[in-house]
Amino acid sequence: MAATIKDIAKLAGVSTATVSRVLAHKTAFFSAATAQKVQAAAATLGYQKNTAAAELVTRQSHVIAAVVNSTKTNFASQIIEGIQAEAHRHDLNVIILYAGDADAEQQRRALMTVIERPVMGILLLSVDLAAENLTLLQQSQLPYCFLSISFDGERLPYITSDDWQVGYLATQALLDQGHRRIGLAGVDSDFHTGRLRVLGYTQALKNAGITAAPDWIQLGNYSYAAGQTAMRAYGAKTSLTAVVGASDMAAIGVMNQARDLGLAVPTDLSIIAIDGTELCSLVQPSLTSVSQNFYEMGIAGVQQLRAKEALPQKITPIQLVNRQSVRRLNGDRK
Amino acid sequence: MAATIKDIAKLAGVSTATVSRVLAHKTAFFSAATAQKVQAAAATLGYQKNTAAAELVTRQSHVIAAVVNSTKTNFASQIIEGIQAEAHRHDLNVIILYAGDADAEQQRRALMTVIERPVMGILLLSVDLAAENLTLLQQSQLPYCFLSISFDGERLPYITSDDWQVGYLATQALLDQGHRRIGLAGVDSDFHTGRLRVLGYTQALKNAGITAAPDWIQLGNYSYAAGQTAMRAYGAKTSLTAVVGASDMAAIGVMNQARDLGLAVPTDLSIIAIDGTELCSLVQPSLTSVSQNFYEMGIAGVQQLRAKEALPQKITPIQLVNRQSVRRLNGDRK
DNA sequence: GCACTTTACACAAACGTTTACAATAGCTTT
DNA sequence: AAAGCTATTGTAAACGTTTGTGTAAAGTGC
Repeated sequence: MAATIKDIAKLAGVSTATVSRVLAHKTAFFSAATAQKVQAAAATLGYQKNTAAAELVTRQSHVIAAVVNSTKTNFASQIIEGIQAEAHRHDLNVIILYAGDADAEQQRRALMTVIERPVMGILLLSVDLAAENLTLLQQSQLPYCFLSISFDGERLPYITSDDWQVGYLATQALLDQGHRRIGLAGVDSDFHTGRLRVLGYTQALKNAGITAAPDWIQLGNYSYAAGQTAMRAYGAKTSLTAVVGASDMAAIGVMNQARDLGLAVPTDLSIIAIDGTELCSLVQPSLTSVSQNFYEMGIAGVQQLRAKEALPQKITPIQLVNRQSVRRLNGDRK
Repeated sequence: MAATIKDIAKLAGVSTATVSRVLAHKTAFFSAATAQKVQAAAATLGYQKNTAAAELVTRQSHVIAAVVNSTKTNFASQIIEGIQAEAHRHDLNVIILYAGDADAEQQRRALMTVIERPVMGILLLSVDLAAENLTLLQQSQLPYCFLSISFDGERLPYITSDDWQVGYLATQALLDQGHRRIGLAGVDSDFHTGRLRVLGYTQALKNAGITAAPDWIQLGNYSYAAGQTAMRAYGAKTSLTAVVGASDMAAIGVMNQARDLGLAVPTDLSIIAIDGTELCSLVQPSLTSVSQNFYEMGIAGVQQLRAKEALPQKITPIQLVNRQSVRRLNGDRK
């Protein structure tokens, strides 16, 4: 139905080879006159290139696939904007795939969709790949890089913040404001990221001569619900004066639950969030945060894919952003 | 580098035709014995199918492209989940493309990425296509459907809520609670969607014998900032007792700005949001909303693409969800 | 006017699949 | 035992491109 270069060739009275060269702007391969004819023919036929066919013969693709896990937290869009920006600079296209939350089967489908087609590389945003799917990915021989997630033993390529620093910096910020009883809410301890944040948190406290009571750390999956649950566990008469939320969502969960328990933020309880997405400034009071540089992660991810030699890991900077959810503690409360 | 069916054919000692048939499970075309051999060969070679090549000859694709505009508001993920669910039911894959906000060039790139490749159809989520890009889309001959956006004159296929009803229902809900001075904040009047909402709003007031003062309607682009700006325009001593936010984001903008102006929600000002995404329950007080059924839009969109005969438009239901941001007005305030 | 280079184009193979058609072998019928 | 099936497999064309090689015509230098 749709016009092909064959149709153009016929209409312009040249060979398909010439058409291809003209359309690809391979100058010094054709005269201005034929270029004219070809362009005209293409225009009247409403020609649309079939890039898939072209990629088949050139054996190279210009599309980057970004695989995201369904957004329990919401930083993905910032990473994607970074990816888009850098991709555009190098004339690459970006397609995005949803891989669901923890459903290995859905992950597999997303992965297959891109592996079976020509893509130049795969970026995985905070997706914790099931073992069999990781094998799939590696078998595909395609360049790939994990973003905003880290791994312990295996030497997988990833780009993320220094999660130990994240935990440390958040905790230290609260210590600096005079807090000494500090919780950590909604963090996950099954994966490397969460474990590192806990370690950073613990170390900061230790440096200040404080030992975290076991119930100060409430585990969870970084979600809003996890934050709520954690705060419910702390209770209305908690001895804590501050809480580190494992993510923006978790911090909001903590904050809303605290309010429901009759605790005002930051008067009765200070909160600091980890991530620093736009959500932090949407809520009231706005949330002080340890902000990750998601945009740069996206950029670095694309660069990683383009690089011949993969240097396997990279750390992006973090930054404390002061907003309204942390109160300076002068004397002792309680 | 990667193994092809040719390699499998050689290893298994059969023709590529047979390999293809075995791998495609075209039963009754081969014996169990050869199937065995082929499968084994495929496994040892780590064969990955090149679907692009297959799609080239079969001239049909199993992927649906969803084009989203960068998320100023955030309902896209719900629509996408609907798309995914329905697509999965029919063995279709989904890829997502970012088309930016209002940058025609970025739109074009996103569109081209999919038009030039084999896709079975295109879903456009709330993207307001530049005229030249619409032409591009239509030239491609691909099935397409707009979601969560409507058009006036042109007969384009779209699926969305009844925007007049949305405006009407939100306003009526406030009238039912005794409000009579009601603003509309952050709505856009350049496009059909916004105009319809304004009309519904105006009609509801009119039915109650109220004429909206010109400054009750504050135009904007549905964003958080638009909500803030609107509220700033109303001012601290506004005579309004309630405001309809044009989107969840806009409503939050109104609410936070109101608080900054010293107005408590809902005590001093009631707010109702349009969209009803999860954001509504994240903020405090949670936002009463006219909720759209985004998930169903996604489902309907996929069905539309699959349908032979396109019935061009479809309306999905809406629903009032009561939360905490609307106060019942008994006597008159002011 | 010869040898040589350049310019401008066409031919045809290749990319990795699917599938219509042909071909072979073994059975069944008669 | 000839004819006709059926089951299984192979051959080769096709999808829409790109690109190496070939070649005729035109231009250049002597």
